[in-house]
Amino acid sequence: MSMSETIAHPFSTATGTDVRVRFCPSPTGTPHVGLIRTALFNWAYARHTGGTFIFRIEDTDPARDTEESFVQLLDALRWLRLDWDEGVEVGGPHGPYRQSERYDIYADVIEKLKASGHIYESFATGEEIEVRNVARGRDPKAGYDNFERDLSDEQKAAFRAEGRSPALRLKVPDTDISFDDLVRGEITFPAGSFSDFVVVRPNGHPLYPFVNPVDDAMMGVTHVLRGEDLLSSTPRQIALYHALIDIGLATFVPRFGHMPYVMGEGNKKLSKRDPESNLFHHRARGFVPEGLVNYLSLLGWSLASDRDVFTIDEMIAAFDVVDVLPNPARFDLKKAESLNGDHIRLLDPADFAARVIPYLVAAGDVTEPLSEVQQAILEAAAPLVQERIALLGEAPGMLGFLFIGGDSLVYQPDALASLPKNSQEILAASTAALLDIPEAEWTHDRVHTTLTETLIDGLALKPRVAFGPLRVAVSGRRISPPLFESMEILGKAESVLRLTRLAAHTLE
RNA sequence: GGCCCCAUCGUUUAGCGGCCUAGGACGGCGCCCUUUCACGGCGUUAACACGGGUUCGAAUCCCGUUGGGGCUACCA
Repeated sequence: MSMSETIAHPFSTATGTDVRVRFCPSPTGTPHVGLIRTALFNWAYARHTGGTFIFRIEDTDPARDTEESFVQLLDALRWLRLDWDEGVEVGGPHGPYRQSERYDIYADVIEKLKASGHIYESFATGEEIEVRNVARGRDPKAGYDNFERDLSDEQKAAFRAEGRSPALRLKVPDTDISFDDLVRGEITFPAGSFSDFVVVRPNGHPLYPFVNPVDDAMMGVTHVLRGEDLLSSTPRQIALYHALIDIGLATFVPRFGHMPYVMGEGNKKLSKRDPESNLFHHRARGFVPEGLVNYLSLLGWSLASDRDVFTIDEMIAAFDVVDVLPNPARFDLKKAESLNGDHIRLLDPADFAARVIPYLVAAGDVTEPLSEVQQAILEAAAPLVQERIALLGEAPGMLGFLFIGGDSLVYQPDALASLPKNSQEILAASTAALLDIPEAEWTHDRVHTTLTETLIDGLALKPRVAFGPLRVAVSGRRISPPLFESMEILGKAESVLRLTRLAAHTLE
């Protein structure tokens, strides 16, 4: 664009508390991790600069938008603790924040743009445009060629007489349009590579390329940080902004920053149909918000060259959009889970125990509210698994045996298969030895010492062989929390009962 | 077809002209710790897509090629 146009239509210069960013999803389907990453970067930039984070809903597609999806979006941001300063549910000076409630505003803007000559009536259908392109020797898909810019009143009347009603198109400048993308640098779209586009349907329904910039303008958005898929529509949006500035509805064009895609397997964008794209799938499996946010932030950004695990506050302190990488990143579940495990380890033990409860409930191990006994078991056992799991969803499998009576314990097939030939001997010797421990001295240390003396020293067994059957007897599994600690939690009577039960079971 | 974007180990990322015989993390592999599985510790594996420039010097700057991806809707 020319220098004079740049001066007439300046870009935002906001850098500090005057920064205003927004997250404006359309409520279709379940929140996608890529979408949430975009929300996170917007939020982090607002918090870093001390600016404002706006949460707007773009529900102008009645065919696809659902209230359920809207509720999920709220749920998603709240779960991840991405709070917003203005927007749905909290209000603000530029409301309403659902586009479906802003049609009066759009109608007003449309009238002004019409009056100023920035938008005009277009009667051509898609097929007619293609035919026209073919006739002129252009590619059929070359797009609209702006030929109705100067339709006479007579021509318009003739179309109306045919029963046609016009869409409204924005007149885009016949110049190159450039902008300095925050993550990609200078980008120029040559004149002619974008054409006059429809902003309002013949039925009066305003479209996304129109309402999105209009709302951004009216809400004073200074930085548009969004997905790379919108990069190509940026010149059209800037053209609209120029029109809005011309009619006094805006004073600046926002800066743009286009986030790279989040990829799935192969070289494809992570599909909405892939469960890994579903934020709530990860929550259900036991990601903690701290872990998932940390991982998501690593998709296109990094805190330091030698640190991957960090808190949200550390991210806020360091985050700047200009440091975001332009190349797409693959969602790597393994890495995400590892990081989640790190964050689980960072949790205060009581906090961890509390977070495990919903997963125990979901697995049917306990029901809320927990009994005093269950609460006590949880508090004693939680630290045992906090050190060894990556997902909260692994907890029920590790802890379930503690919440049931030994008589209803189910032995896993692979656990039974692992039993050595001399299991009976081991179980009998252990039972006898444990029976000798006074009730009051039943601690994991005491149990450990007693069993070591009996089995390792007494029967000359390898620990691996000696303790395997006991683990199966106590937990029903080959893998469990530490054995002696588990027996301490279970108590003497219950532990002994489980040993004799397995002995009886394997005798059959 | 046109326009736009992207390109460092398998993955993610450090690198913003000399500190790079390219660093971290996840994954893989091996060892140690150990009552199982983990956790933790140690070690190891493995990358600058290619070709031209610019420069005393390029992973870093420029151009091209190749390979990916996106847009090209009266969806958002």
